[in-house]
Amino acid sequence: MTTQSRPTQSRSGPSAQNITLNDVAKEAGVSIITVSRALNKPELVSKKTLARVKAVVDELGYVPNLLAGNLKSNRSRLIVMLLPTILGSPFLRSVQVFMDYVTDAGYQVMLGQTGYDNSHQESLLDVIIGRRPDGVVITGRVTSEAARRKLQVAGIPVVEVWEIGDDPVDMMVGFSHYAVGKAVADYLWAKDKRNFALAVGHDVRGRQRAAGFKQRVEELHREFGGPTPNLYRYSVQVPSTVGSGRDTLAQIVREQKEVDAVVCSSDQVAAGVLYEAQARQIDVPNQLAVMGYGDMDFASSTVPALSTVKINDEEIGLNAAKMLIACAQGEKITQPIVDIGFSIVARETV
Amino acid sequence: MTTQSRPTQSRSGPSAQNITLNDVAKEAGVSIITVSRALNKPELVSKKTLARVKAVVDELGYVPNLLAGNLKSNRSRLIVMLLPTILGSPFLRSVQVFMDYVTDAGYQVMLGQTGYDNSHQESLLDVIIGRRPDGVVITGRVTSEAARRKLQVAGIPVVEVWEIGDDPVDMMVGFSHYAVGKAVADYLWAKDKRNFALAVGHDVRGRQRAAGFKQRVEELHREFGGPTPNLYRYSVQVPSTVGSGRDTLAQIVREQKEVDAVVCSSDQVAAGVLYEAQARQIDVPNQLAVMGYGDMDFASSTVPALSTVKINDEEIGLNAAKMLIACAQGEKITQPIVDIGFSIVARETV
DNA sequence: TTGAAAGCGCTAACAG
DNA sequence: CTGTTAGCGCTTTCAA
Repeated sequence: MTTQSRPTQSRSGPSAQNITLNDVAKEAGVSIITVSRALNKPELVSKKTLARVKAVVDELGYVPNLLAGNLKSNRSRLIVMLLPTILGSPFLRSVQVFMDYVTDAGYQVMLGQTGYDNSHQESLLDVIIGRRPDGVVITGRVTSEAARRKLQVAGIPVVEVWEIGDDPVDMMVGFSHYAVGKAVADYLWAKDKRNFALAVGHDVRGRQRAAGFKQRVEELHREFGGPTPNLYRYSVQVPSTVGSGRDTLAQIVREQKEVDAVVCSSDQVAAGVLYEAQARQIDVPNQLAVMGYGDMDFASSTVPALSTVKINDEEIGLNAAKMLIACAQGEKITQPIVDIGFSIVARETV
Repeated sequence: MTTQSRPTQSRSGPSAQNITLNDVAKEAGVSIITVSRALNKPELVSKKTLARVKAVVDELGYVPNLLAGNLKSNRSRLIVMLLPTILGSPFLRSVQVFMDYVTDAGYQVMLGQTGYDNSHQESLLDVIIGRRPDGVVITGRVTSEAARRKLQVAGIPVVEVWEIGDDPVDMMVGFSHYAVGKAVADYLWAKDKRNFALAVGHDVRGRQRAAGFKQRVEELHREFGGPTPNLYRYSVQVPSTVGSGRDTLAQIVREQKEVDAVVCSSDQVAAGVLYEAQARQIDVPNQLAVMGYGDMDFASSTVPALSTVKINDEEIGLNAAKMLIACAQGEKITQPIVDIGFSIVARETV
């Protein structure tokens, strides 16, 4: 037998009988609607009653059941956000801004993970729609036709973020990943790079950027001539890691590929390439240029400082939040597709 | 006037009249309870009826309103997770594991941000409790007495994670940050380090680790004698960044402090210290040892590889999830306080 | 195997 | 200023 001065067993689940408006009303000697009013429209209640009700509310620790109110009003003050994954997600800066905004507006955020292959997107949808959220943000596109229909039938405002296209389910905030790829190609070409290694992530967006890059390199070569550019592809996992960056450069060296620029699927991967270069005493940028993607907070702190692509991710979060809240409040959105663009940040690795 | 082949205006909020059980029942020519049963307890319904109901459900695109069901059953299948912030959060690995587990168990996760100073904790609580979640995970401790009471009165299972103590609101999974500080001190002392710079985060846990470190260094000095060890404190923001690591080492050098080890509040900060050392050609670990905290995925990839403190953060997420789901299903938790411990990972920077 | 009735906790609409 | 009535969409209870 052991001596314990502390509880060895938790309260098990909902124990305390839930306190309802009724309980408060009885205790305060008024009707329930009066209590409701005291809480929601205190100006309609006499000072005296108000005081008594509030006292009882505090005493009993009454907290209104929002489920009931939501059921009645058919507004849940809930917004759902769908992400591929939480861990290692490059979307967190936009998530942060989004959450701050909608929370300030009095909404709560439910999170769902779809997987990078969107495999869970549809199965999540029923349970999401079932909660009657006032809005849904989906990172990436809604892929299946069934899912599109469900969302449209439900009449829930939807914003698809981080990509852009001309066929949104409802609204859309993002940018063209294809254009990013092309811009990076232009940038590296201008720096006289001709032999590229592409670390490509296993996700739609990464592949779009890679496609844009390839396309543009071919165009440039057709236009300006010179020896045929090289373009080697290396796959990296998503969410991407520093480790995969090191592995990629190690592989490039091992295969003795002629490469003068590594184009990375993320700043993490780029950081890994830089570490591997450092370990192998490869001079960046003179021997090898390294291009990141995302302009993460550490990108300006690496040695040498990382050249990368800056996405206005905070704008994504902010726009999506504003659109959704506006919809929830019955306003019309006149501009349902927003392209927030991107820019090349030239630092020291190119 | 412009020509537009695409919509220039979004669907504005809840438009489609919500389809209810009633609609389905009418269409299928049965009572609503039969539809309800067909959906939830199909074994109680004849094959023929079942088929017809399912057909109508599909045709109408009916999605059950969980709000209503939850109201009746008083179970929301909702779990709330409170975090200081999303962006730069060192807790994401445990969040990921947690979400995977509870999602598999059929629950959804609502996210709330409390701020590192817990300033939003209490204000969030009403709206959280109002939704009658089946469980709440709180990163860190519940600070205010009022908040503790509210949670306890509500009878919602609560797990406080990432710290450990003997007075949980309900349940607790974490480890002693004080012990981490002491262990790090032991480790560095054994490596003959005596002049320490501590990069301390502005959060409770960081301060606890710093306190443990200081305490242990004093003990060791008392025990083994020798010249008085130096211990300089530098503040870094939370969530911490690589940049603040660079700044910290820059400041140490600028102030010409005799320092042979930098103890960082996170691996991010440590990475920054490494970059600054690289930029200044300071030899790590011979001139300067660098100790991280967190064993982030990149810690093994830095050059030189980062020595750090590994937290079993996935265990935190998993334990919290299991406890909460067990509670939600009415099981008793016999071990409400779980210490998941930590370990020192010796790599190359010390 | 199916259905009718009651009610979860709250608020809107209409009295008093 | 306060109260009564009805009903949100569903499930539980009891009955057929």
